[in-house]
Amino acid sequence: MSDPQLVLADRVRAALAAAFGPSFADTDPVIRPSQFADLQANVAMSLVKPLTQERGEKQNPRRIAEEIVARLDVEGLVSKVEISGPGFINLTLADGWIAARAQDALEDDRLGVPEDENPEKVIVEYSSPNVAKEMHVGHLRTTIVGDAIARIGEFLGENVVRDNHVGDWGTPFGMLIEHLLDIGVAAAERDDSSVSDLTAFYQAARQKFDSDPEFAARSRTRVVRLQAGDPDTMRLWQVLVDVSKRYFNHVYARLGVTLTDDDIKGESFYNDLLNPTAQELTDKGIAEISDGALVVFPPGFKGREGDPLPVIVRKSDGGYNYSTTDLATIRYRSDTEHADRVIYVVGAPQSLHFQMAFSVARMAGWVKGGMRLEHAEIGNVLGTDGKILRTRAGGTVKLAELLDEAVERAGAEFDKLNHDESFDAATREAIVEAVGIGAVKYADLSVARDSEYIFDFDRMISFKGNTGPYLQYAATRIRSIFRKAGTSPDDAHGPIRLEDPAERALALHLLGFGAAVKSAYEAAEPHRLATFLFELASSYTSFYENCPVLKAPDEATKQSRLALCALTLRTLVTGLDLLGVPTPERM
RNA sequence: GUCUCCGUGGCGCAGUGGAAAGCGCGUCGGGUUGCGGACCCGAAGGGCGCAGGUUCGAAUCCUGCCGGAGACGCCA
Repeated sequence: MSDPQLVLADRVRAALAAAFGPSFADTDPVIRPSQFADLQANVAMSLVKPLTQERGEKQNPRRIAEEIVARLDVEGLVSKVEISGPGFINLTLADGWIAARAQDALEDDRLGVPEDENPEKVIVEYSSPNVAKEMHVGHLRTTIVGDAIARIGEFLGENVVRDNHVGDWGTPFGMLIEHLLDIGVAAAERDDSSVSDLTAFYQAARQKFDSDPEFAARSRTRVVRLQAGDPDTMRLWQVLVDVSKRYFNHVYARLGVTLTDDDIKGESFYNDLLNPTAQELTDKGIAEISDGALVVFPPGFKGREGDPLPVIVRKSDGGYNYSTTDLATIRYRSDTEHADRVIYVVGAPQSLHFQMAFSVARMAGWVKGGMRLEHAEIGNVLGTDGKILRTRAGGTVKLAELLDEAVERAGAEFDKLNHDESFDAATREAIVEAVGIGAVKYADLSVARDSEYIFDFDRMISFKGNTGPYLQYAATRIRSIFRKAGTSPDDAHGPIRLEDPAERALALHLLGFGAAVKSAYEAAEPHRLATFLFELASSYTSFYENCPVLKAPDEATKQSRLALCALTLRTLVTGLDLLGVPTPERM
């Protein structure tokens, strides 16, 4: 184990048990980084009350801290222990221990981060675009954040199932299929622009539906035939799905998102499970008829007039809706997939919907054992005016166009820079693509996923500050050192020695990688990892300024510094990869 | 109306119980032509929407209020 916080937590807990008895072995020792030392244990103050009660006389927190320190075994691990203030225990790690752990990480393919010994099966539902609709900025965040969560979970050894809950079913397909028939199936199969321009296709269908009663009637009939599985209708439906899949995959490839066709389990997948789901809710006496619809009233949810709020399982016309699908999905993930954890990476506005759906699932007994259902809420993307991001014309911003602009702007910034080499057109294009896409992704991943965030090209494509390009640059600059040294990072073995404070600070920071990854996974918050990487880059910069590598005073120092460079590089590249951000070799 | 989320230096954001609230951008003043200046050092600037409360300790928890966003049966 190389994470200082965890190692010290174990030692302090042992000291607590030794000093106050075994019942204190599970107390949280509250170990955290501090400005007064590397780490601080803040448990003494909170023990005043329980110990006073146990011992029958008023306890003093500083005295308690002394008792803990007296039993604390940190030989070789901590070089200095100090009690200050009301009872803070300040811990300074031994340089030798830090160096040894950094050395361990350097020699380890996994950078000292262990895999979970008891992997959990986690389903990450994300992206979830709609068939026959263009992907827009709203999908950007759910796709990127979800992908990062999946990658991070996988790195930690969890059994990750990616689940793209594509909107490929329901009422709109009546009008879409009828419109497809009107313009001709052949055109779609040729991937004709009349279909591949999905926004135009959808809007045309919508407009006819709203203005042409005959078309609307046909559409409704078509929905019924679709849900009944009529073969001809299914074939037409499949045409639409296929066109959309090609389009999704194109976007995913460009974004570097790991989703494939195998990860698609759209709403249609659950069609056959809707009846049994409704039936089970009825059989269990949970669902009831209200205003002609089959509904469940989960306790604690109130509507506009303070009346109970229902989850509609079956509409009064007999049709099913998205609530039914989501319930069927939970049931399936529990009974058939045996998931331990399901993370729904979906927009924050659907919060109430998920709370109610989860609640109904619990009533039905579908949430078994320790199964966790989590809505990882995604905040809206705003324009620089603070309102929902729109085009100048007021329409939704298409993802493809947004990415084009990002890459174009990245190119302009790139050309302004002072490169120490020239690039041919193809190389430049590849770098600029990585920078532009990386900038957009990192901008999204570096803020808390549930906060709304302002989409600002100028900010995200900047090469300074907490941006993707800054981190990419930090990595290429390290690579440049190895090129100049004529060696590879893989050949850097140290040994690592820590003499300069900047070396020590960098090494200590590197040891926090595992904790950052784990915390990002536990909370399903990739920005925690992003923050770690940015701080690592800052720490490296300080090292870079203070500690010459190639012109190090002696050979041993040079080897040590090359090793620190190598470990930093691998940590940055691995971390950025977990976020799905590419790192070009040069830029 | 009810519920949820949010309100942190000029701007954009971290921090969700521990000492004096951090970071980036921007501003001002220095330095540095470097192992890629896409840099470094320093300064000004907030006491965390407001008012109470809990706690040894609150930006973090609770209550109320103000302001913003969103959601609130048969769309997803």
